[in-house]
Amino acid sequence: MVDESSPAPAVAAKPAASLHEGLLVALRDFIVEGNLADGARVPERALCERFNISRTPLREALKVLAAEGLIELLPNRGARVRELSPEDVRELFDVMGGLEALAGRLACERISEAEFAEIERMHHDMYRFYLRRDMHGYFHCNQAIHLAIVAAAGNATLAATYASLAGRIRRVRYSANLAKDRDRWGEAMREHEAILDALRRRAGSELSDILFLHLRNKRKAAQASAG
Amino acid sequence: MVDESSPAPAVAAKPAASLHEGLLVALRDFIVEGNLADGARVPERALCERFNISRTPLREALKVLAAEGLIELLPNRGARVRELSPEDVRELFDVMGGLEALAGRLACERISEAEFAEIERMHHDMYRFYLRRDMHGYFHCNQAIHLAIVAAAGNATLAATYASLAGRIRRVRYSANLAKDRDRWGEAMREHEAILDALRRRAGSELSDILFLHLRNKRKAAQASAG
DNA sequence: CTTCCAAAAAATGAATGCAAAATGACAGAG
DNA sequence: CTCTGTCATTTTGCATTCATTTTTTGGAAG
Repeated sequence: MVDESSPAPAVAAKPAASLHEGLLVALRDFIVEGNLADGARVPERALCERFNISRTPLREALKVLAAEGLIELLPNRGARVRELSPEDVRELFDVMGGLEALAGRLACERISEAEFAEIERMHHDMYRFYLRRDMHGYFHCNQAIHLAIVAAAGNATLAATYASLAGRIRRVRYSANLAKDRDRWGEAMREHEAILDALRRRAGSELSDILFLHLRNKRKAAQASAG
Repeated sequence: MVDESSPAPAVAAKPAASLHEGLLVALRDFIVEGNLADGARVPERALCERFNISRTPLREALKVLAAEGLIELLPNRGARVRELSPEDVRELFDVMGGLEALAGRLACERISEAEFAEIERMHHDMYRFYLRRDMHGYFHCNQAIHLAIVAAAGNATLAATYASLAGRIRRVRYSANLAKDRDRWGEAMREHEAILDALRRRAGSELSDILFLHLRNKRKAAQASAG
């Protein structure tokens, strides 16, 4: 009879996935990856066959996904893939900006030199992609940097919240593609320079502002290209 | 046969609660209000009788509550009320601080004079409670102000995220009671003066800093009194 | 008296069955 | 030809049932 409160390492990661958790992940990916159209009904029966399970665990997973905001449950009318209105997208971008601003602030408080060096390295990689006009590589690097800042904040609750919102907005990510807006690309690169500079100086409040505005500008670019 | 996409007012509020949503709210309150001890097992069977439902809807609600972070699901070992470690509390306070910082920033962008006047009024009320040393009234007013700022941000996603975290931390709220720390009380009051001042000047970035630090100080006070 | 093992008892996770509501089709009236 | 009211089919929501795992209890050995 071991005491459970002290040795519990604050739910480290996901060592042992319960059977139904696998289904949840699979279903989440299935929806996030766009296998279902926006606003489409989520066919219970078809998904049961698709994943070889009965309706009970599927419906449980659906409830969780609804709580996460990925789908919406209409009483007696089943589940629908949640459509993101332009207003929703605006809200999501702002909240992600707020969370990144927080992450930057916290990261300044506790980031190690090694972690910073790693982010700096990624930044230089990204700059090379920028010079080469390699959009794909740039995009990948960009995301890695933002994620690294969130990770450097050392706050699992923040990371989880951030990940949840990121999942919700992923379906609309295409519109954030700035391939057609070369000016924005250069601006974003300059903003990232400022981010790295503030992080180097551990200027939390300043970095917080920069990150929020960075996301704001990203949102504006996305809105301009999409709307 | 009306078209559902255009006239849908973005899920107005909660006009008709689906049957099982009522259960979810009831169960959430039941747990948040502390009817179950920290870390205690959630007795499925007992709750079924308590709410007069079968296990299926209860388990669905449990899954949602687990996604919200209120309880945790151990594979084949049922649900437990999630214990908040000091680390969890630290994280939650910081994330709430980040969200309030964001709320303040957004509020500065879009708050109306009427909304500001309302917050100002609440602030003066709170000051009166402070002068009278009316802890209960002060506390109530304080919370209303913070909620009003979040509301003034005009971001439903932010409000929902904030509410979710607030629910998770509510069980540990007692420790934030600053009754024994008169110095902190005065400091908090001064911080609120600064909050109102920055909001009046629509100084978003500044208000953002103040709000985050306000929550930080609140956390420190809570930690000092609790630990 | 303590410790360890085994079997019973309980609880969890998942599947199936059933009643109610919604969706769609079809026929008749205007 | 269009609109409307009724009926059959599908689907949802919940209860019940079944299999597997865990927990507890009882007893025997050390």
